[in-house]
Amino acid sequence: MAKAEQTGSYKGSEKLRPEEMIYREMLDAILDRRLEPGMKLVEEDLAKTFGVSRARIRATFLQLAHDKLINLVPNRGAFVSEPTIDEAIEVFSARRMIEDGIARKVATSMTPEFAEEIKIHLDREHDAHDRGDHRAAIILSGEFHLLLARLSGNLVIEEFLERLILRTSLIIAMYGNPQPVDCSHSEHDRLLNALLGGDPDIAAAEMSRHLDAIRDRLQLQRPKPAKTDFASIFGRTPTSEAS
Amino acid sequence: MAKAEQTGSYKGSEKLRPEEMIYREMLDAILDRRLEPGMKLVEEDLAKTFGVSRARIRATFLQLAHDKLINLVPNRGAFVSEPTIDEAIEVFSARRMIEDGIARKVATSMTPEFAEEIKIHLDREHDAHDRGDHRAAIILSGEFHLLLARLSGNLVIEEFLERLILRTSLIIAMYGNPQPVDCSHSEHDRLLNALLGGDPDIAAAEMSRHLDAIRDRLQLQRPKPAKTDFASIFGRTPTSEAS
DNA sequence: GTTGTGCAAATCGTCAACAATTTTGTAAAA
DNA sequence: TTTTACAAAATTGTTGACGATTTGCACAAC
Repeated sequence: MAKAEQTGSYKGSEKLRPEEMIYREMLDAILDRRLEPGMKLVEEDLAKTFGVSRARIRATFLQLAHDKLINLVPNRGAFVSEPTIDEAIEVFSARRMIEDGIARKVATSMTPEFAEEIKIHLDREHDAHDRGDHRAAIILSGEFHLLLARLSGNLVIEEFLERLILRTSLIIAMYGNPQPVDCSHSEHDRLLNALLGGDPDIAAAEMSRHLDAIRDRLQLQRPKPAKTDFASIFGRTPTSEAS
Repeated sequence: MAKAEQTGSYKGSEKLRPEEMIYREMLDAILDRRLEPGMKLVEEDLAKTFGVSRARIRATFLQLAHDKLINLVPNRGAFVSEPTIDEAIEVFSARRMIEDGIARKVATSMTPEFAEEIKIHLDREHDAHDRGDHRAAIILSGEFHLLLARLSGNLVIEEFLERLILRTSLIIAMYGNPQPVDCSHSEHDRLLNALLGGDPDIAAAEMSRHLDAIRDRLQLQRPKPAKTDFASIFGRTPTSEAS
């Protein structure tokens, strides 16, 4: 999920370079499904759209591909990722593995300052929900998890989780309900209580439950055929025999 | 750590594209310290060395930078990463978080086939150690952890750990003992026993102990000035005051 | 009507040259 | 001697063009 707003980071004060800008624009477009999964991304078209040369688009593609938001096929081009159900399940499994650990750390190292910071964030989540701003609610919901990662005090984990949350956003955009049910803000309340309790096992269990709940709200049963899925139609996996 | 040998993957059979080749060559050079931490990487020099154009070097730089093996400074160039002590500690902390989970999963889902695969790998480790092949021993030691990640059945985690192991290799190259003490193969034996035991808590504890042991064998106290570290020489942090 | 072939268009991969920036070197001024 | 200003060299950033590969379409053959 993209940042809700530029929170006065070092990038905001300086002149923001077009490189970062293009990445973010494409990111938003993918997560908004203005660029649908599977869609071809032609270098020259994007170059003209953003008023830059193909080289820069190409560099941006490398970033997006590294974050698994697009697929780069040699001599074919770039395509918006279509995460499979198995991939989606793996992402949630990975997140549980990571975020269980985060919850454990935060629960054991909780301070009044941390608690206050989390509460402020939760207020913003409730606020967005109350005024029906679903888009902001979704973004803030993702940032809640990122906040916990930051409070756990490990930048490596924080960066990795940021990427996983982006992938999660794409998965939700692909498999989620058309009208988003962002009821997770109440689950975040429960999570905060668990964290305040100080018991790492309880906190981790609550985090697992929350992530499983997000996953289970998805519609991961229907394969949702993208183009023409012969493999599922004929119940066999395609072979590569030519003759 | 680089692959010990091309294990018959799809990349080996096809013609391997120069892109991958250059990345791997530079990777090896960095981990071998033929390219020392902090060293400037001039695009044109590398382009001539590999017989390609600067554009390709540039693309490779993006990959290496994403894996935190080099630093890209705008308008200044690329420099081999110099992981700080804090960074090193964070990497090990992150690995423990991840690999505890891996150990848990592998311990609970152990099968005779998995056990056999791990044993075969350990044999190779012992073999390399017995014949004094330190380089192979180090590489295999890294691949042991990657093998467990694979057996845990989560590709997302596996890819992330692969990157963390690369960073660990750079850290060891920077802060490790000159003559490498690759005594970790016996620790891997203990780890296998714990995994065979089937108790996730014991397996995770053993993994934590192992990773802590690797970290503690490093010399993370001395900053070990890379090029000319004036800050440590003169005991003051550099200021940016011009006039 | 279907299948196979060949040409043309579109698009990616690569490169070499030019512009912008930073760094280095030199010399004049304080 | 130190500082400052300026010029030259080195290096990165960017662009446009050319060749290679893939894709789409028309047309002929069966």
